[in-house]
Order: sequence, then C-alpha cells, then structure tokens
Amino acid sequence: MKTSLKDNLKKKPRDSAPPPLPAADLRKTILIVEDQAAIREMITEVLKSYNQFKIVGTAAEGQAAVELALRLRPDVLLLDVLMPGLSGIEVLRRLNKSIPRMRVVVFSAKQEPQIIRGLIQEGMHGFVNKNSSLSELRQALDKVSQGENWYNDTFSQTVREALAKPNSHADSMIELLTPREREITVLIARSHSSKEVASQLNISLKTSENHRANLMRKLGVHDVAGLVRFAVRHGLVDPSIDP
Amino acid sequence: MKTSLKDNLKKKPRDSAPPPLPAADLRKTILIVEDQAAIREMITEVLKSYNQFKIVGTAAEGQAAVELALRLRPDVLLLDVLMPGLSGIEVLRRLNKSIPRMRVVVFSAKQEPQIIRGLIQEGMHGFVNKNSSLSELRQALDKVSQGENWYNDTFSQTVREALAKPNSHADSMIELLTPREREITVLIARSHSSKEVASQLNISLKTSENHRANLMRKLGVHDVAGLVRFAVRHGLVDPSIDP
DNA sequence: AAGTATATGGGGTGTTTACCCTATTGACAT
DNA sequence: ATGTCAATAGGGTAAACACCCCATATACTT
Repeated sequence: MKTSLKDNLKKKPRDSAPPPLPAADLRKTILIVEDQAAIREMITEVLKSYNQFKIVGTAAEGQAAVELALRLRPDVLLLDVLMPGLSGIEVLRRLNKSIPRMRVVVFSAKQEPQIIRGLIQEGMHGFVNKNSSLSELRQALDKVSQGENWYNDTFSQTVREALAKPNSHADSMIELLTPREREITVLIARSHSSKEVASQLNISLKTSENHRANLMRKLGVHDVAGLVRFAVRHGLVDPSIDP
Repeated sequence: MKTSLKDNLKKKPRDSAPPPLPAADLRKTILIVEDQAAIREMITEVLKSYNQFKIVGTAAEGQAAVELALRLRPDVLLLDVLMPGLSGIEVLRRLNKSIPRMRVVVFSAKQEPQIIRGLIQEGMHGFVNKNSSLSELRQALDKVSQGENWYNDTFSQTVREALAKPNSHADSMIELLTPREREITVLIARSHSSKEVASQLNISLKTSENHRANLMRKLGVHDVAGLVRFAVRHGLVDPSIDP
C-alpha cells in the first residue's frame, strides 16, 4: 500500500465547520457513481453539506460512469460495486489506465475477498463498507483525495486474506482476458446467447462465437455454468440482481 | 456533523419553505429503520435538513426496531425491508397491532410482488423504491404523515400483479422445487450435462432432461446461466469453490 | 522490420439445450 | 376411489453450443 505522495497544496483545517471559500474554488472535484437513485441523491446532498468537495457529476450505471469520468476527469471517483450493466470493477478496468491521477473510493455493501482483490489490482485507493459509519465515508474521501489510502477496519483483515494466497491460479486468470473478452463474459453470464451478443456489439455471429471459445479456453472452462461461476466469483455479475 | 435542533429556529428559509416553527415542537416524530449504517445516517441527515420531521430514533435491525417503536411510539416509521434478523415484514407483523395510529413508509431496494403483498397486509401506508428520486421519499413521508397513502409510480402495477396471483409464485421460489429437482439443479449449476446427471443418478437421459425442463419452467429461467445465478443466489452452489 | 496480441470474419461437425408432446408407476390425500 | 403430484421414460425439432480449422487488418513492441 502506498502512502501520501503529493501534499503540496496547502489546505486550511477542516472538520465540522466549513470556512468561507476563497475566490477560486480549489475544492476537489468528485464524481458519484451509485445505481439506486435515492441513495445517490442522498450521497450528493450529504457531500454537498460538507462543503468540502465539488460534485461535478453523478452516474447511475457503469457505462455512463466511464464516459463521465473520461469527460470530467474528476479528482475523486466514489464508486459503487454492484450495479446493473458494468460493475464497479469493470469501470475501473476501463478507467485507471487513462486517468492515472484520479483517486478512487469504493463504497460497497459487500466485501468479498475475491472482488476486493480485483479492486486493489485495478487501483482502488479507499474502501468504505455501506455498513460502516458515515463519518468513515467522509474520512475516506478526505484522506484519499489528499493522496493517502484509506480502508475500513474489517477491511485490512479481508485484504490480508485476499493477498495471502498470492496467485492461486484462479485469481490472476481474469487478467488473461482482453477487455472485449471480459465484456462478452459478462453478457454470456447474463444469459445472452452468442447471437444476442453479436447483435448487441454489432459484430458477426462468428466473431461472437470465436470470442466465446477463446475466453473459455483461456479460463479453462468448458460450459456456460462454469463461466457464470467464474463471473460471479470475480464480481463481473451479481447473481442477486437478475437481468 | 450533527446540527442542533434549536439552531433551526433562527435559520433562513430553505428549499421547500418550512415555515418558522411555533414555540412547541409540533413536528411529526419519525423512527428510521435501515440496516446499513452509512445509508441510515444519510437518511437521518437529509431528513433533518428538511426540518419537517423530528427524528426520535434509528434502528439497524428488526428486533431493535420493534422495541424502539413500542417505546417511542413515533408518528411515522420509515422501514427498510431487507435486513439481517427480523425483516421489515416481520417488524410490521409484531407492531401494527399495538400502535394503530403509527403510519408506515417502506423504503426498499426491491419490489417483489410477494413481499409487497405481505406489506400491504401488515398495514403499510407508503412505499418508496430506493431506486426512485429522493423527492419521492420526502413526498411520501409528507403525505403519509398527514394521513394519506403514497405509492410510487411503478407500484400500483406491481400491487395489481401481487394481488392477482394469490399464492401462485411461492415466497422463496426454491420451495417450488421437489427434492429431486433441487438435486438436479445443483448438478447442472456444477457444469454437469443432462447425460452426466442421468448416469450419476442412475436414471435415463430422458428423465434427466425432463427434470431439467420442469425445474427451469418452475423457476422461470430459460438457460443454464440463469439457473446458475439462481443456484448461487440461494446458496445451492458456491461459486468460490469450483467443482 | 519483424513479431505478437487483439479484434474481426468464415467453414464445418457433432453434441447439447430448450421446448413441445404423451405415458406409466407409486404415494399420499380428500 | 379418485385425484393430484412426484418420478420415471420416451419421441421429436430447431436452435445453440463447444470445438476444430483458417484468414485478415490493425496496433503495439522489440
């Protein structure tokens, strides 16, 4: 785990009392990604009331999150994991190559080692469980936006567990897949046939079938059932949100 | 990060114009029940900022909710459904006999007809999906606290569906399956083909196929991917232990 | 400049699925 | 005793799948 790198910007002490802002708005910009509208709006309201961050956008779903992030290039990305469409992990996979200075705080209801591991690999800087206190979310955003890392209490234990088995051969497997192949993995695990995948991605049936065969060979699975288990294991699909 | 209630008296008018309060606090009292701490605190903050309700308590879990409600006897109960321990429905079952004047707004991520039916039966007065706008939550609390009922848009349709089929789609869906069918569900979700299932259970291929078709029809799934997601969701297979 | 990876396309083949239909047996219930 | 349900077994069909072969274009790396 890395620790604070850039501390060059002088900041006034801030905790419970937001001081009057300077003429130029130097607050960190933040993009909020959360699928449930009411929760998303509440997060927005609460963060606004902190008067410490500038909310530059919100997204309800992964694909929009990617596009908004690329356009707005926020300082901080507050990211939910379980979403319909692209999962939080997929969002990071597509982003952290392009906006290296962006800091990422994951705000999730679940805390599965396998998924945590993936998130770390994709450059998450902070993790807050939805089950932990709101002040922790604030602190995480605070620390992470300043270049530090922040994880909640129960987290480091989970991380140790996750990192304990270094390359248990199944964990690293997802990296064998290309972005396109991961995309297709998700679609297959969501019950789309090769034909549906083809028309959805505007490619020929044969290309869809070829991708399918290739990714299955890479993963060492030989049927849809195995592929779905793999996808669930790695947070590519959420079995509790049935498409 | 708490704002004192007394301060509210001298604050300038906000968003939707709460008029200056009279000397006696006549605001409706509200008890918030939500298992995820961060979400619970956000709801509290946001409702506080409305300056329209008096939050008399919060609970993170069903049993505590019942006890608090009986002790505080709030005007309004804002209730989550999916919680560890007692579910929202169970809370209502134990309550609405004892505090008949209490109004109930359910705030839920899911909107399953079966659950809705139970909630109506137990005397819910308002329903807001977590996926709908925050303003709807406010409006629902507003209306319901004043004696009206309030349901979100998609709700009445769901209600009709729920009341249409009295007992057809069973509560947990998995109980629709016979033991034999559950057995076969597990095998399919573990990547066994119909032929393998047949030889493993010493039945003919055709019987295996018939069981497969029957259980899929019962569950409303149409492919292996959907079946695996179902099995994972109900703990029939563990995706992190690959067979 | 050559090599590698990725994404795109195609041909072909045998197996498996998903879904339609009917039918028999035994068990348990009204 | 009659009926429904569970489990067994079969016929048939169109689609999808799993796996093999191949080619081309583009991009990045060495």
